[in-house]
Amino acid sequence: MPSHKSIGRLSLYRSILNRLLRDGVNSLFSHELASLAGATPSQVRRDLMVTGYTGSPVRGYDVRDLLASIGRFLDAPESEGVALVGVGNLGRAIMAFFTGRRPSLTIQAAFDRDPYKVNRVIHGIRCHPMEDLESVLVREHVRVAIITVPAIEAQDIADRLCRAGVKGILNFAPVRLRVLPSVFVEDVDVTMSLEKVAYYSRQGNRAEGI
Amino acid sequence: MPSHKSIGRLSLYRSILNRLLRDGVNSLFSHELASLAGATPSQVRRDLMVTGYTGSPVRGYDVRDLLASIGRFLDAPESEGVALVGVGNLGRAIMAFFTGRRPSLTIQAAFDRDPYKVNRVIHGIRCHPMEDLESVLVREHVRVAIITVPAIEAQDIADRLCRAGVKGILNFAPVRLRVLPSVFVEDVDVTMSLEKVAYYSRQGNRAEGI
DNA sequence: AATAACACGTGAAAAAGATAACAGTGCTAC
DNA sequence: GTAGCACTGTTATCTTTTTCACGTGTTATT
Ligand SMILES: NC(=O)c1ccc[n+]([C@@H]2O[C@H](COP(=O)([O-])OP(=O)(O)OC[C@H]3O[C@@H](n4cnc5c(N)ncnc54)[C@H](O)[C@@H]3O)[C@@H](O)[C@H]2O)c1
Ligand SMILES: NC(=O)c1ccc[n+]([C@@H]2O[C@H](COP(=O)([O-])OP(=O)(O)OC[C@H]3O[C@@H](n4cnc5c(N)ncnc54)[C@H](O)[C@@H]3O)[C@@H](O)[C@H]2O)c1
Repeated sequence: MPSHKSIGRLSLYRSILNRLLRDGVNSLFSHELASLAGATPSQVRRDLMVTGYTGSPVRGYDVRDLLASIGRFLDAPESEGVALVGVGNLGRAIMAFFTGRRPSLTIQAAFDRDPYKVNRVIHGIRCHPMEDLESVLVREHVRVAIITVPAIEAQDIADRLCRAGVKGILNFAPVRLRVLPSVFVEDVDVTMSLEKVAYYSRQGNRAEGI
Repeated sequence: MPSHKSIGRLSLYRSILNRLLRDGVNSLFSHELASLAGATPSQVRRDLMVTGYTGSPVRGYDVRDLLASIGRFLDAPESEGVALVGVGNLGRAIMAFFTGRRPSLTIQAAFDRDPYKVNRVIHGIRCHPMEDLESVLVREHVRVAIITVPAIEAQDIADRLCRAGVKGILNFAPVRLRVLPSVFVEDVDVTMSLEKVAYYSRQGNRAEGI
């Protein structure tokens, strides 16, 4: 049972390793990955333990094998669909960002209540009307959703998503969602992050870990 | 010296308190704030300790006073300007989001290298050419910046920002920036967050704290 | 008036997380 | 061939963060 931070770092390692692989790097040591990730070598080794992959003291970690191992650990057995609710400024930016990126995690359907957006295809993703939310999610077995609607609407949307079987929500609206304990919610609060940056920019303090 | 998490929660409390104030709530108890923030009452009380504000066991916390106290603790003495580099999909969404929001922390200048964006005013914010970066930042005493350029460009931008006197960076590009220890960097990694959600959605695990 | 109830602030205990330490291993170089 | 080296996996230690628990003061109630 690895910690939440550890899971986050594994995802970070993967993105670093993917870039290294594109650059022709075939193997590396824990201290090299640590340096790229802003972590310590021990931390890297400890994180990688949970994936079951074991490197060689001589050659270090094989980038390809390690990527595969992280993938087996982090990803669903088969590729997973994600729904996004709220095709506004932020929602569209995220849709643009994720198109043709990670094959194992793709935004499969978008939803909005604005009739000007409904039934359009935006960044390759079909925008459905809100009344189709439950049916589309159930039909496509969507278990992960992104909320980018205004804060006031977010709780209602979360309730509907949960009723439709969603088990994980990435929430950009600045409210804490109330959901069943079996549903995982991760909040991305940009205002909070910016205020934190402003605070520490004044304290002359070092950046925090990952 | 409060923890990083604690600073984040103070910002969250503030946003909750602001909303409560608009709804006509004048005072509350630690357990009420805790419940809204997804924290425990002890944690709330402990976090608030650092601001120096002390509530009454009878009436709880006065929302207005508490807001003022958090503000004194978190905010700069006078309102602070923020720069944003990379007026793309995400950059524009963030610019739209922050216009007319927090008076103490406003995006004052944007920068992009695309000539179609330069010298336009977007969401009320002037987009400057990259060659003016240093001069504008120094002139306007900007100490906090947001990076929303492609990953490959982010390190260069960070270097220039630091040279121009920036002390805190909110970084949306999926790379770890190398900066002097005196500069604070906060990363927002959407891919990582989404992968985390996907992972825990499969584990039937409870959401993490804040 | 005495007492129960309640929430605050805060020191102490517990839990979580990060770092350091160390034994084991295979290569290199004498 | 074997001493030295550089790395791994993993356990042990240390640090940070969260939770508990209790003394205090105030109001309501008997
Ligand atoms: N834009 C940003 O950079 C940014 C940053 C941080 C947080 N956020 C948060 O993300 C959310 C969206 O921000 P935005 O800037 O994209 O806002 P926006 O107004 O541009 O977009 C909101 C979208 O949600 C749709 N919507 C509203 N209510 C709905 C409902 N009940 N059902 C379905 N769709 C609905 C609207 O039609 C619109 O398309 C907000 O909660 C905001 O606070 C945005
Ligand atoms: N869009 C999202 O939802 C999203 C989510 C997470 C992370 N990100 C990250 O945010 C960054 C921006 O994403 P985006 O979707 O807005 O990309 P984008 O391509 O839409 O925007 C990038 C902008 O940066 C400008 N730019 C590029 N190089 C520059 C330079 N050297 N100097 C100044 N300006 C420069 C471009 O002209 C463009 O306007 C990327 O690093 C991306 O990985 C985006």
